[in-house]
Amino acid sequence: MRVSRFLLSTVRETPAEAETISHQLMLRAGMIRKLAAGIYTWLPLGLRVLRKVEKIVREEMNRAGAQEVLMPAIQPAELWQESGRWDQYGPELLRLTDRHKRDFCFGPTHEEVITDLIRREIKSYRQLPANFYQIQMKFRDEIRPRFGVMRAREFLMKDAYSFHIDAASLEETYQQMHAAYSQIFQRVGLEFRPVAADTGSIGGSKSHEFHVLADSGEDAIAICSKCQYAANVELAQALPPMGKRAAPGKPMQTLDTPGQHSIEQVSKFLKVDPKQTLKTLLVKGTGGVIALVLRGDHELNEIKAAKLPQVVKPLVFVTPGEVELAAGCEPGSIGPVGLKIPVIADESAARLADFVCGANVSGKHLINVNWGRDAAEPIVMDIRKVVDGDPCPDASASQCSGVLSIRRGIEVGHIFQLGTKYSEAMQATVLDEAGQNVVMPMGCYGIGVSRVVAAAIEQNHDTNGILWPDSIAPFHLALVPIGYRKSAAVRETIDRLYAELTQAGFEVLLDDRDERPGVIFADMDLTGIPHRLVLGEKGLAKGMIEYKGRRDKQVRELPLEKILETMRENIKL
RNA sequence: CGGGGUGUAGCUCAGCCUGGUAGAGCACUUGCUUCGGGAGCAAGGGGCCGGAGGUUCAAAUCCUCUCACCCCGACCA
Repeated sequence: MRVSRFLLSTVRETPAEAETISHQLMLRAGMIRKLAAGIYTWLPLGLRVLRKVEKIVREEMNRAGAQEVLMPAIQPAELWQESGRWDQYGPELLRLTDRHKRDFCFGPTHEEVITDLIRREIKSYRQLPANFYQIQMKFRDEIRPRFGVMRAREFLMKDAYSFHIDAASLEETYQQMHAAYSQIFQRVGLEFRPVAADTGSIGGSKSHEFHVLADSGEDAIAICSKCQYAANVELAQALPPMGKRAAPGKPMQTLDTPGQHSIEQVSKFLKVDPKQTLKTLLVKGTGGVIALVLRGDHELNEIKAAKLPQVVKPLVFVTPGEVELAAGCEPGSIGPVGLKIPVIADESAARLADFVCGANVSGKHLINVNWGRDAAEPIVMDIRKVVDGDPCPDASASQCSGVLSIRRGIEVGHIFQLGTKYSEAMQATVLDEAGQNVVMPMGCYGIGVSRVVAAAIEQNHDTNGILWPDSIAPFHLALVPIGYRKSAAVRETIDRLYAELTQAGFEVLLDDRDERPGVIFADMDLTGIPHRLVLGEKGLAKGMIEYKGRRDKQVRELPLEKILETMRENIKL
């Protein structure tokens, strides 16, 4: 491709609307343009990258035995009413009405459509298992689209749905998809982790997210320093502390702590380590208000708490007025001593002795408090978020001695074992060996294709621009002539090189613009083309051409006649 | 949906407080010079100052309403 015939719409200044690096660089490099909030046009340069990601995904899905289909983007309301999601889904579902006043939605996902298709087409266990996928634009009316295509409303997604005769078959396909996803992200060239995840609103039993590790990621994940354990912080188990609770030492005492509410304030005021304090949170329970008690330096994991049978879901904190009623004080002074409501303590909190907590009197705290002696023994559960340095909870046979660190991740893939949630509601059944109707267990597997592009940039950039992995670069190679319009010798040589390299299967961008070299270099760096050849008259006279990898610091001089050979060594097609 | 902010040239922004002929840099067009890391000079083109009402002799500027976009929060496959 010649730049003179290619829409290379680079921008020197950083657009004000872009906050994250990937969003800024995608706009500056001329990959995308915004049409409306969360809705983007892919320009030629960006589309080349998107198509490459798509190609890798398609190849690996095919290799894993999945069959490609293409379902409608617009779906009739009836199907969603049948699964019950027409009412459940809420405003994120873009609803439409046609000229006959029939209700439709723009599909945010396709469980209903595929289940409807399969219940009509598949009738025998002999046709199972079967896995169908598509790569298609989805629309979810996000409350707050942001970060460009990272969290867009319209986005390209690969979604796959598998159907089975039993749970064992589902597990098998699930593992295949797990492997295929790992292969996909490896081929794209990203640092990623499969992460045990909460199944959330989509339902089902088992689920893994695939995260690209990047500091700008929106999700917190806990990963082990030694083993492959990785879990969403919402799900990561906090192991109970080692050893037994120490025996009570000193007698309990009440101290005035005027105006000291937060753990930070109280621990500073009383000169104690936050680890030696308790924080008490009051939430709505199924039978009235419940106290959740954590160690001062820990945070409540709301997902874990909401799963407790005593707690109403979703988790609701009580109002200051209700705190007053239940504890007899302001929210900053609650403690478990003398509370007449059920107390659920985190394992770490339950292990403390001689600790500090609120006195249930505004402006007062207790010191040297002990469970059993001063406060009733609590119900003990794991309700906190894991923190840096917690021991790895890996449950596998070999005891892992690693510690967890909290990293940020960008969710680029998610696989679920759905079970029979949709097939049951929509009566998707087949006949088994015995001629009995069986509801098919299902799996579903998503990859945010457009998000992968943004995630790749988050992980691969420098001050000059993007650093594409070879696998998804828009072009393999930039050919930069110095003085293309001035020097016939340079022009003829570079044109010949362009033809040869293109012939050899490389995707080459020849910058034949009448621009100053500085402009060309800046653009080639910004767009992130991984390999660059520069030819000027001086080099040509010596029969030499300059080569530089986008990540290299130094330029290398190569003999002209060795170019093809060297590029073949450097660039994997 | 709550809180905060911004809408002026293709882009980044100044002008608004204190009303009086709409600006800069970059980009674009033309010419000359320049030509190995975002050139210089000169001459140009380009605006319903987001939209609608109002106040005023006069509104980008003041007032009211509205729309869009951005940030924080809640929410989230």
